[in-house]
Amino acid sequence: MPEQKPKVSQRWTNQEIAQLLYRIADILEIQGEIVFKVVAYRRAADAIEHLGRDIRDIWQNDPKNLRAIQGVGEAIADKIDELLRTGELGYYKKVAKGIPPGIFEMLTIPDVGPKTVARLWKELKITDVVKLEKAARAGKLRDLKGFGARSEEKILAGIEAQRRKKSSTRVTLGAAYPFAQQMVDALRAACWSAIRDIAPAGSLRRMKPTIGDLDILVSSDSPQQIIDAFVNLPQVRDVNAKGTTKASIVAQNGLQVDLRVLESKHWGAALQYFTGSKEHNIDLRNIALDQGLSLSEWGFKTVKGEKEIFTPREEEVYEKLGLQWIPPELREATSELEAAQKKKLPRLIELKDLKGDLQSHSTWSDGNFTIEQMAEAARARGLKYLAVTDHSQGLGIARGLTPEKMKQQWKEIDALNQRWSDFQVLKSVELEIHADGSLDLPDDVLKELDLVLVSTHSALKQTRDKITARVVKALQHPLVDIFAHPTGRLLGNREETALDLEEVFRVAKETGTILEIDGAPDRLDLDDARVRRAREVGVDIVIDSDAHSPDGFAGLFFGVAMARRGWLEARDVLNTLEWKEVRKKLKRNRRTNL
DNA sequence: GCCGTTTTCGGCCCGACTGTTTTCAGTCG
Repeated sequence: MPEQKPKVSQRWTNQEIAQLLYRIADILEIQGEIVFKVVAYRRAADAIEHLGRDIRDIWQNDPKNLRAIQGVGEAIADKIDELLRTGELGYYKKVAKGIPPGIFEMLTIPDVGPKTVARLWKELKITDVVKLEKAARAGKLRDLKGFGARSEEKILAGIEAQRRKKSSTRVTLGAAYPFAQQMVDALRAACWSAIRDIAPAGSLRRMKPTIGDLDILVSSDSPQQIIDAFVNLPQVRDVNAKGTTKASIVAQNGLQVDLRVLESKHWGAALQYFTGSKEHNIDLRNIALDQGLSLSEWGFKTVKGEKEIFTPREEEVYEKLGLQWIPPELREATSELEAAQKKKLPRLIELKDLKGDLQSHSTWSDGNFTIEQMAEAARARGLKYLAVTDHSQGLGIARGLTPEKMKQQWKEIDALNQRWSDFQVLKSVELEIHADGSLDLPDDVLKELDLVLVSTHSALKQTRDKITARVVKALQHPLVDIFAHPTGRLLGNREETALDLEEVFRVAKETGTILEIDGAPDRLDLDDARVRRAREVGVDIVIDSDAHSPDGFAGLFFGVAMARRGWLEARDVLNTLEWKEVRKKLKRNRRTNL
């Protein structure tokens, strides 16, 4: 959580501004401000968090420009303006004054909300989690009106749950997706005759890069049988809750899995509801209300007549409201409902559209399989070309290749390419961009390659100006074709670099450099918002697996998921084309000089 | 605090669950 930053010169990132607005919302809520004001701050924070571009590019020294952001009006725009101009926010200082800092952690305890926190603080002088735990154990909370022994137990359990949650982090989509499939298969095997429909919902179905917990939905006429089978699956470590229509468990791998069982007639509305996102659902319910319908997870009701309308299929929920069915990946309340109203949703790219993969690694650098093994695996997946992009010499840790080694590798590739008429291995490299923006191999080597990827693996803590200048310099090089995993993030392990992506998009467009969606499960880089922005700017995009083994080609599936979340169609992605078509589009083949 | 082919004022998503209520507030998803 951001304490206000001391120095005026310090930049506030989108994320930090969003955190500050969330923090203000919490404070206002504790102070008993009207909920709509609180919600307004949260909406603005959410919009800024998912903007996909630096808020400064929108701001440009004029608070009025900020109002283009959905949920940001005059008052919040002025506050952001003050923050960006001066580095401080007087309003925050004012409202935060006298609020004990431990209060905010108390809010994160399940079942402890702003009203409870305010009363604990005002009436019992409890201002942090440690004091709260002590008071609950001592049985002091029951002195409060409306609190009993059960409330104390609940709070203690909440503190415990919060500690557990803290020690476990979110799981990557790449890990959660196969696990979800495994759970679905196991449950189906355990009670196949009782299950009508079964599907994972929630953020997994929306293909978010990381997953907090897993929601599984089942339709059945015998819910108890499903619940019983579920809590007894071998994957289950602990059972949190078990009722007649839902159960919650913690799996052996630490992931929480919630199961809900319902009747078939509710399937469509329930699947829609539990897929989310929350914001998408709120917008959808507003559209329903405009049409005199009230929508819930059970189906529609007419607002006046109380007539119920069931939607056994999810498509019917959207159809009923005059909307196109919206692919789950788009359900993030980023204008998909307007597009669905106008029947102008994109025809999203699919895995089968990809004809080749432009980043992979072999035993020549840090891969574990030979070029031959990797090529055969790619071919078996239906691909027609594969770029071998072993690291260049500067990345010693990955056994990077010298020019001499590369020439040996090319002989191997030439020999392999004799083998197939329907498949081609491309000579390439994942080339280090040095800290000063110079490249790790000489031009005469780069010229011999089919294509060149560049990326950064060192000096990732450079300042925004420095790393941006470094990358821009590399992108301007006429023999650089693709900028791989642009932000350098490793999910759960390493934050993005400070790179100015808006500038990178601009230069990429100008120079004809392609940007990559790296589908490796711990990268997923670019992410959805950036992908969408890159296409808006008109930058060419490829989806690569960054595979280091045959299994690694699964990265293409997750890369496609990011592209879908970024609204891309097949025609927006270069490697949906045959290699000879891709080749024509590479900057090295468009220019005659050099 | 935001927002508007019904509004510059008067609205702002819906339902379930829990614990403590004798009719409901708070929290969550």
